Amino acid sequence: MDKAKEDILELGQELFHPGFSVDCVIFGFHENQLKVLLLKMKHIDIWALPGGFVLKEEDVEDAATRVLQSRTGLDNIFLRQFHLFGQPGRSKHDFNAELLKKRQVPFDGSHWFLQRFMTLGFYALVEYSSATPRPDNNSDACEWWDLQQVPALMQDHNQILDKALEALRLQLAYQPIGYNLLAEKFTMPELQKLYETILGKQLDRRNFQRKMLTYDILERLDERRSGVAHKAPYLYRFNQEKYQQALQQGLQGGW
Amino acid sequence: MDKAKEDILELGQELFHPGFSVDCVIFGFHENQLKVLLLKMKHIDIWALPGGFVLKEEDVEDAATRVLQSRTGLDNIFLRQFHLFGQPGRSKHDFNAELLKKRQVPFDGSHWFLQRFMTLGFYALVEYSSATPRPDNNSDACEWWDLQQVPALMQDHNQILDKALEALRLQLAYQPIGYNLLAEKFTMPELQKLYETILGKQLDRRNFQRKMLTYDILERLDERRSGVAHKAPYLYRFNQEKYQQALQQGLQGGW
DNA sequence: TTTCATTGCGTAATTTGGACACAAAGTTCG
DNA sequence: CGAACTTTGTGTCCAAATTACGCAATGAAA
Repeated sequence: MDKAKEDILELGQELFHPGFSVDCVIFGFHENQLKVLLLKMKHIDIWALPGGFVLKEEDVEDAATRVLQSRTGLDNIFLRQFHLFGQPGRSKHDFNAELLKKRQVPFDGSHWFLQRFMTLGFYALVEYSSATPRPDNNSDACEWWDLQQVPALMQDHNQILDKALEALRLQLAYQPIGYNLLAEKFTMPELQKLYETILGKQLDRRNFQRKMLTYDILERLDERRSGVAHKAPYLYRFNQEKYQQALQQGLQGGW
Repeated sequence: MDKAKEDILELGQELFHPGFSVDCVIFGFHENQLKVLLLKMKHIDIWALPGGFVLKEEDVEDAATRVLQSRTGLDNIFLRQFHLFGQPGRSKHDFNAELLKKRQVPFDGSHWFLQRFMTLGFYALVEYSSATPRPDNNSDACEWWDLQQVPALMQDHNQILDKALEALRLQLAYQPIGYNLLAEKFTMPELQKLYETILGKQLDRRNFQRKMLTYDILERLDERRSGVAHKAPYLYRFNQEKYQQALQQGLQGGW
């Protein structure tokens, strides 16, 4: 995928599964804030979700993994599809024609990039500090944005982002979250802040700890986080085996 | 969509969004059994999920609605997409070529029907007794099957069915279910049987009633179901307003 | 050394959930 | 026609989970 932009826009017809794309909502967590990785599109200066096309013989999940890897430099990312956005009007013909013009790609009305596109939305959870944001061929910037400060995005990407957050909140209710967003070692307050940020509400410190510990997926280490201007909190890490088990079995369920 | 089969298979290239289909897992409930609506494919005598293609300027959800309407005769069906199946190997080239041959459709290697297909899975909840199963152009039978007795299906349709059931169980944990599967008036034991069937396990009669009533989405009527060989149970119906509200807000959630 | 914010640990009150008892209702059987 | 049988309506008891706090301990900063 290191072809020049023109190659891709010209050869897309032959390379990609037609009328289909993937878009990734990449979540990170830093300084008690939930972040999203966004791209600034060339020429049009609009921010957008990282996305891409699916190669003719490529698994859809692999395509999303490829996008993720190339935007963050990370492998083994937690990734989950959450919704297909398939309204006919979501990809704007005129907008894309304008873009081709600005990119000086020769085209006519039947150009593959101008046809209707559906997009499959994925959300990904990554460890903020180990990711290395990298723009792609269509963008000249790749940066983390605070969830609260995300600007108006290209096409229906704001809607996709909203739906991703909704899916993430739903996951929180029946599966553990954190292994993919936090460093290997973390404190209980850090984990709590993560939950509070995703849920958008405050939780009681003591009850949070108790509930989290009953899930039996955490290991308390003998270390503490030092250098803080108060009592040093213990460090924890996830028990990998039990964490994976909880991911599969679910945490509770209601019935 | 009342063209002859040949028309569709020959004109597909022009009519449909390329390389993309929808498949519907249509659930019904009858005689305390969860049922699925299946089609018997012509010529090959294999059962399959009802599905179809998406018209070039059609919303994906509308395409699924169209499939549902034409298989059951029903409008206003509860319908929800749950997963995109996008492995390259899922649509078998040789299998489809064989099918074209049997249908006596003239084709070469570039025929649209032979390309790779992704499919978006939907599940639907319908009231068994008001649905009228109807085969489509590709099938010579359309019947309800007990979930436990579903045979080996075409392509990856068994996998799609499994995933649909999983999605349905998940929905049960955070949203009410029943309005779409039961008649307007129903008894508490009937509702309970529905839940038990979906979950695949027995529930305590008295605790079930208490929990269900606390959701505050049911209205008890002054009528009873008569003609049964025991005490006549009360009839209930869903309070439409509160039911919709519960659908949107979720029932509990864990956090 | 005192102050201050925060952590670790704990307790009481309340709510929810699971297991079960019993009387009432309606058909069926003797 | 009444006894037997099955199932429903309602309620209780107890354990587990959830919520709302209290308080001493810790470690940097004042």
